Amino acid sequence: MLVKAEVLATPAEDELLLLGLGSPAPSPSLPSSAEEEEEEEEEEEEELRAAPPARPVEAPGGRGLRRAEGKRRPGRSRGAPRAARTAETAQRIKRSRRLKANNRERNRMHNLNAALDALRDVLPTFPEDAKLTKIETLRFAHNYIWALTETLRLAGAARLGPDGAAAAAVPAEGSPSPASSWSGGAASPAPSASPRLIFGGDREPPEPTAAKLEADQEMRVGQTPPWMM
DNA sequence: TAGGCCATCTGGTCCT
DNA sequence: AGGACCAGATGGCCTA
Repeated sequence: MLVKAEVLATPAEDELLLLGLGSPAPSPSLPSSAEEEEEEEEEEEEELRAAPPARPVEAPGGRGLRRAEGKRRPGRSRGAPRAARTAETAQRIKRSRRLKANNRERNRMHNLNAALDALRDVLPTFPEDAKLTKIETLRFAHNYIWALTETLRLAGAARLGPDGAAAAAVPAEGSPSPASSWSGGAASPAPSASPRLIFGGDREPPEPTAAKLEADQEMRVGQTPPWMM
């Protein structure tokens, strides 16, 4: 949804680029990576086929005789020597695997970004269409969850009276806030830096929901919480 | 123009 | 062996 169009280079484009640069013998038809791999496997097979002695085709005349005992297939003599060709083939296979890995990595990152977009969708922002950066999204989500949790806890405590006997369903006082686990052990989110810090950046916060007001209250101290770093 | 953010490539490591 | 995951490097785009 929010994935930038220009970033979505197709594998074919990718290979076009890379084949042009990396491959010693760029194919004119620009195969997909699967096709390219197939082609490489074919090439490997061809290498193997070339290995056994050539068919002793007897050609008329003396020159034919010579070819009959010859070690080399006539049409195959062009091009690089065998060792070089083998190295080239290895290179091409390596290259092909790299391209496939690149594709997978790209897809993986796209999935990650899609998940991040989904997360953005459920986070309140102001203005509505403001796009949080990745780090802002993660920090805000973390804080938002923590604030909602606290809200639930306080609401539960209020409903149950001072002894608060039944806060079982919600985190008990002193239970690690999301922040503490997030930050790798730092104590609960520090009471308030400026509200915008909740969003991990210099953007204005969204509308002050109950949860956010809660969070603001918790964050009322003058230092930047470690989990914001 | 410097700095922030991002997408992509790449090689290494771990897992199945 | 092949795929997933990760972190570093690189280059493009955008904004103050």
